[in-house]
Amino acid sequence: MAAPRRTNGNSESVDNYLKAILSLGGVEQSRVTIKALAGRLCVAPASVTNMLQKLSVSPLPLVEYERHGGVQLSNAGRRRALEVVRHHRLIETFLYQVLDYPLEELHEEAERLEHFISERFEQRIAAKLGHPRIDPHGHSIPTLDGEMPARESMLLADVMEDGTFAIDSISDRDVDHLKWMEACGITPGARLRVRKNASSDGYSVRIGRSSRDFDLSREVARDIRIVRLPK
Amino acid sequence: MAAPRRTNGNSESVDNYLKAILSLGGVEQSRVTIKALAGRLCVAPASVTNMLQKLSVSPLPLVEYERHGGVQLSNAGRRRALEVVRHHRLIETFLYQVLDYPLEELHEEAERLEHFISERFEQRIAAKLGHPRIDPHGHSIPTLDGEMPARESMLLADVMEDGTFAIDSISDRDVDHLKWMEACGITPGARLRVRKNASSDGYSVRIGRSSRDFDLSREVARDIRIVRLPK
DNA sequence: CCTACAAATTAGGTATACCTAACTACAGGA
DNA sequence: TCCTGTAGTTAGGTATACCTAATTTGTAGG
Repeated sequence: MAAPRRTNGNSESVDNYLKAILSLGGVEQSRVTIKALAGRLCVAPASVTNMLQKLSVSPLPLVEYERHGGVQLSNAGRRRALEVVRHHRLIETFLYQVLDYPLEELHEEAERLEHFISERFEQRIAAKLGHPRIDPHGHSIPTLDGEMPARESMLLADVMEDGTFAIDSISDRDVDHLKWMEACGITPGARLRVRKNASSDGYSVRIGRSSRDFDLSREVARDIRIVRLPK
Repeated sequence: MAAPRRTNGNSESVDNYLKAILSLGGVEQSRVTIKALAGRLCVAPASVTNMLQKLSVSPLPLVEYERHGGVQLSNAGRRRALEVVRHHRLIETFLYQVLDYPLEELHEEAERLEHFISERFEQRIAAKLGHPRIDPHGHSIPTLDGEMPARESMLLADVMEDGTFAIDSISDRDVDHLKWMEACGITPGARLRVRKNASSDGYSVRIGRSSRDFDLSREVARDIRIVRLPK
């Protein structure tokens, strides 16, 4: 049978599909393509089709899938995806604040453990941390009843005009970017003055009240979400 | 492929086989029968034979298996088994001391998480706890280099003559026994005066300096390890 | 000694979650 | 409209870790 030992009903794989659909669907939860999912999950498109077909015909379907028409989460699917995200972000916060993990190691550990902790564990670390609403990367932590407060932030990489911003959050995906950003002081809440770099496709930025500018590549700019500061 | 996401190389299943062989082999690590393993792991004997054959022919064999002759752990197998036990007991200690879990819920959570924590996690909780050597049930925690200090304790169920003992450890397997024992004050370190019960196959015991005796069944007596107190 | 029985093994099958290779569907350009 | 390429699907196969049923092994009792 090889039933993965899980707290709730889904396998680790299923949870990862749900998370990927949630993340790729964006705030408006538009339909996600098989190709995008395959890319995100590092599996073959054929595997994605298979899994989605299975998930969409189960007694309580987790996704709404249409042949050649992409997927969306069902209500049940979204609920579970948000629960897993909640686990992930609570675990990251816990590792950071209680176990003194370095920022760049949070993601990997949380990515593994998020699937295996019980409701009790979740509840206990949330209580220990004072029911935090933001994780160490600046991301909102979904609430117990499956609400995720929307933030109106934008990708630094999408910024067209120069200006001064506050850093909303940084992506936890790339360990090297994370190390680099931490070393530069690019951290949630910091003030960021941005000028488009004429010569490259990157940016020239200045952190806080520092007097020195430095260059920031387009790759890293894709890992940073910002909000415009009231002038 | 369905590769279980693991910190080290083995699957959760393999780890559980190793732990079971370690536990059933006792201190002298005698050969363990297929039947005993099947019973402990709640799988069919045929499954055990299969798994052991696989484990014994791998490049670095984790077990020494002989057709119709039972199994033993290899050095590599014992090392890994002790590492998993170390994880289990550190996690139990952590859940108990840092997250205020009730005693009877430690086992289930630790049993799941022991397979998925990283070396860093292990190291961090050990440090946070001050490198404990005993878990909340009174069991020795194997050291990082795979040593498990032997305790010369015996099962209360094997006690032949009446006497006064110190409770060494209690089994974490049975939630109901655990609740009952905690309610009675049967806890590692407590003093226990024991008299064989003439009428039943159980015992009449008295905790600490209490003046009241109570009855203890043979089942529960199998969950308690004791050491004789110097008179 | 040899038989009967329990323990162990082999054979064949299931479910999950992947894969590759071959085929189909659809949307945009000529 | 057709035609081509990309996206998606189907078919068939792998590995893990289980299962049941049938068979073999080894030993303890008669």
